[in-house]
Amino acid sequence: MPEGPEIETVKETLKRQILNKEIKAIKVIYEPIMPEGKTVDLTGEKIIDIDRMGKFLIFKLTTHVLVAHLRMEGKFFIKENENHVKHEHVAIYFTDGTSLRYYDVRKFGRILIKTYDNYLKTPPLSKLGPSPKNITTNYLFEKFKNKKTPIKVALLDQSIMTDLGNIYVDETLFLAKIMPTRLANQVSYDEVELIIEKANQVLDKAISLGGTTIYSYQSSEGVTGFFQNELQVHTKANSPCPICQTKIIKIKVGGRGTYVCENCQK
DNA sequence: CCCGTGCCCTGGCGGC
DNA sequence: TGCCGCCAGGGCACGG
Repeated sequence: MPEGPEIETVKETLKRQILNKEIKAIKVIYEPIMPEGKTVDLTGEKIIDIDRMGKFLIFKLTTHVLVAHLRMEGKFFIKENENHVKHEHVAIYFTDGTSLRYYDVRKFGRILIKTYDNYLKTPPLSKLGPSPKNITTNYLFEKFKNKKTPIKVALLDQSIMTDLGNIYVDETLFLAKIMPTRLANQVSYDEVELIIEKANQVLDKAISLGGTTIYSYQSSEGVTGFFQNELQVHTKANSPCPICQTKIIKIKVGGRGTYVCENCQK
């Protein structure tokens, strides 16, 4: 489940791989992933740059902009042959014979075709809040002040703040010693400040490690996927808390699996 | 507007 | 060994 750091890693990897390549053809195997892929002609366009906003990857082409979201399991990888494997839903062929493949077992990801004029003004990018790097305590505290949802749900809301997903939000709240179930409007100004500090700490560390989950692939056959490590609480049900040794428990918050130390987090 | 629920999908896993 | 049902969850549509 790629979150901000994984997308950052994917972005950097793809930049090394496909910058300046020219599109020769696009094959869309499963249309809902790339609804306009068969109608908008992208042949002849080059990959000028690749950006990231929150969990979205942004491919800047000559005249169009591709806005991609991997959702839970989507992966991009480069191939040097024409072979097609199961779960590959989009193939973008370049004039040099290589191709960029979109692979997604659950078919939840999306690749939207936009223009430079509209890509920032239209959903989904128009709805994104600031990143943890650029956010202020004042802004976030004001957003939370009127929210009656659990703090975890508010932190997952990408229109308030980007980058945190289900894994890193659990890690952030553990480090900030805040219970995920507490209502957002019950979180103090100082705690909001702490949340921002810890979110950046978690995200920066993850990025420095190539993502807490590491994106990697081989040039021909593909996907080796994401690896997990470094987690303090997420997925650690029944393990001792690294701080106090109390058993980590798993609960549901906002319908999502949530890992907490009931002793450390208040 | 705000909030909660269900949907999109498939594969993996637990239970029997 | 096989089958069934549940779970995983980011973002969005929809309804109260």
